[in-house]
Amino acid sequence: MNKKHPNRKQPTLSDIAASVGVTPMTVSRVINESGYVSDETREKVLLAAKEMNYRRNGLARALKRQSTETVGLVLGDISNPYSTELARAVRETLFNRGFSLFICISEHSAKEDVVAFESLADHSVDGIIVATRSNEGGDEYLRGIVESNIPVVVIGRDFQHEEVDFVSPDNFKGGFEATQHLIDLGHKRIAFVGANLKGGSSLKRLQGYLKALTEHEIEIDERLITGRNEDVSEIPGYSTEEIGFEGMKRLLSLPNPPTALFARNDFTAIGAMSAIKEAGLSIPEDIAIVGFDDVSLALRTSPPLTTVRQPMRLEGQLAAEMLVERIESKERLPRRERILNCELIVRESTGLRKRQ
Amino acid sequence: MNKKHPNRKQPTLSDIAASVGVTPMTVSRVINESGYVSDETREKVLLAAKEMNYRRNGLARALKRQSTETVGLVLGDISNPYSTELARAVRETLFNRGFSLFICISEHSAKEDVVAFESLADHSVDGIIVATRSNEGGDEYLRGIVESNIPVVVIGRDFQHEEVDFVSPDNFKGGFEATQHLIDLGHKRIAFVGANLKGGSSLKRLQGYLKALTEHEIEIDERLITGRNEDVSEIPGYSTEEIGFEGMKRLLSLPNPPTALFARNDFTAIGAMSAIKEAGLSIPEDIAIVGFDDVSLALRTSPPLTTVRQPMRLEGQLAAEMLVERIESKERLPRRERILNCELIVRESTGLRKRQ
DNA sequence: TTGTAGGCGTTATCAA
DNA sequence: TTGATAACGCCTACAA
Repeated sequence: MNKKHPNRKQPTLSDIAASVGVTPMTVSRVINESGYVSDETREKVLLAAKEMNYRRNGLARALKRQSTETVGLVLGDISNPYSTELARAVRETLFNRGFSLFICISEHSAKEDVVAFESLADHSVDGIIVATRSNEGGDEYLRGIVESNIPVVVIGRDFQHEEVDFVSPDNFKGGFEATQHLIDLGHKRIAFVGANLKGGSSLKRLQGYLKALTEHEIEIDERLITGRNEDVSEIPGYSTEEIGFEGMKRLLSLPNPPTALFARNDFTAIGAMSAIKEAGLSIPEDIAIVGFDDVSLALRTSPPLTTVRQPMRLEGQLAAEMLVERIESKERLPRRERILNCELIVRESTGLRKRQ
Repeated sequence: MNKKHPNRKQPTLSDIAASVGVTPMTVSRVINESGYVSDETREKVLLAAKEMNYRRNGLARALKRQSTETVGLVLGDISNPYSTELARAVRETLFNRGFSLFICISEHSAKEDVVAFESLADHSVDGIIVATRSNEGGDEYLRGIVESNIPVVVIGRDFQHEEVDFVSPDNFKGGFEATQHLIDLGHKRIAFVGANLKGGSSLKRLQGYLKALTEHEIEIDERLITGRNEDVSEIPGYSTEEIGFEGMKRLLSLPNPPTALFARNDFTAIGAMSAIKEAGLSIPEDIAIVGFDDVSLALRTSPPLTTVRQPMRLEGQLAAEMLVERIESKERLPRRERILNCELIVRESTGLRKRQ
């Protein structure tokens, strides 16, 4: 709909009403199937509506009704299968509850976070689910949104507010268990690939890694923790395979390279695997690898990737359900937190070798 | 925004106006930075707005202005990197032109296509880009949308309308060249994985494959064309790796298996590679393989995947630009079509072996 | 069964 | 520089 196309203006309720010879109200009743309308009138109205190609104006309707039955989801890196699985679960859950979903991409930048929030707020969505990484500008704007009574749920974003629900996988524990697994296999020189100073979830995974090392009295070697120096949150659409590939190459060039690797996510792991193979080394004989997420591809790498399975669908579902509750509740709800368990999935990239 | 939360109602222009002692119009001028307002008044208004946590009502604004500066993008399978690259290019282009982007997922089902169109139309987006596969119900609804003067551009969707622009990669030629490449390498038994009866683009790729075989007088063996029997367009979120994996397994069990494979897309190819390795065969020695798309991962498979590069970003950019033109044009524009060339990227999965 | 009145929150336009 | 008025298209509430 745009005023720039005036040649054939959109018909309104009044137009139909005029053409049939009734009032707009009667037409409204027909269109919304509410209230009493004689069959005769209804037919005439429906016919006219079809003929004039009538389409209701959702803006006017929502303005009056004070609700849009629409929810917004803000994603950072849409290329990540984690985001997409999440989105699908959110959409499905919302759909079953009668809500539509609009997805906005923020490309992991604070400025674009704000733009996304703004455009969703502008469209008066009934609620917002935020799955981007925390950042100052975004947090501030988000706070304003919450204060103006738009229900918000965050997924994996470090954002504290007494009226905002929080859903997250247990990244810390996941990182701990991944590292623990490698330690159990006898590894001492365990690297971490994909660190970056900012950002919540990857940091927690890193913390879990550090905790596991400390607990087993393995000295932490900072050269084994690799990532980007730049602020990754400002690089739009960076490739995580690339991070894994380059990080691994750097690790392999160390005088005393690692024998095992924990990657921040599966795609980083895949990039690292590629670097290892390119160097003529074997997995897991020379270097064992653990990823994070368990994307469907992890089953198809060679060797299949040991990884920490994150309940992405559950995260999306829970977030959507909590949001709907908030939307439908007449009272204010206190903050609820759901930290979901992850599960270590052991495959061949850490030692179990079925064949070959 | 929801009427169910009445405890703290949103302040409006009038509320601010009342509190400052001016008219709503003056406040509007301050908020929109339009027209003359004395510095003194402006300051008072801005202060009050901040204090009351004012947020403009986008619905009312759009209703009055008859435009939302928002565009909708309907995607089928959001898990496909092709879709995500497309979305990012679309978003970026639109952003530079002052539009926001809302993405809807239709999960490849006709019914959900319609739901997506409907909710976008309900929010009065200024235009819609459709990148889902063609289907009867969706096409019909889409036609209605176009008739009611909402600008539409389709990407790779077989939808004919004199006022709808069309952008697509040259799937036919891409499929032809991929197959041609395998034929040039001496292959005669070339399989196709990922066929499905419905759907536009994969069909074109298949047609290109058939054409290449025919042109070289290679007999077409229908057992070498594999896919799903079910209507894939009704399977929400099916995994393409899975299709490749299972399709390849079926092909390997043939009395006379193929020596080469053209996969409908890179993920299908990756699934097929996994099946080939699991059978203890080598790529490309036993079976050569070509994918389609050139997702970033194609570089990191082992061996790296030969594939047909599709200009995903360009597709998104062009579609967005065409849509904006339509939105901003005062006249009706005739249909424009852009078929974009693809490029065969030869890597090691079809023969070039650098090491090992 | 249908109609009337008024307002949702904003802004275009004209007037002061 | 500010205000009054009307309208965007629809719907709730009440009246006939």
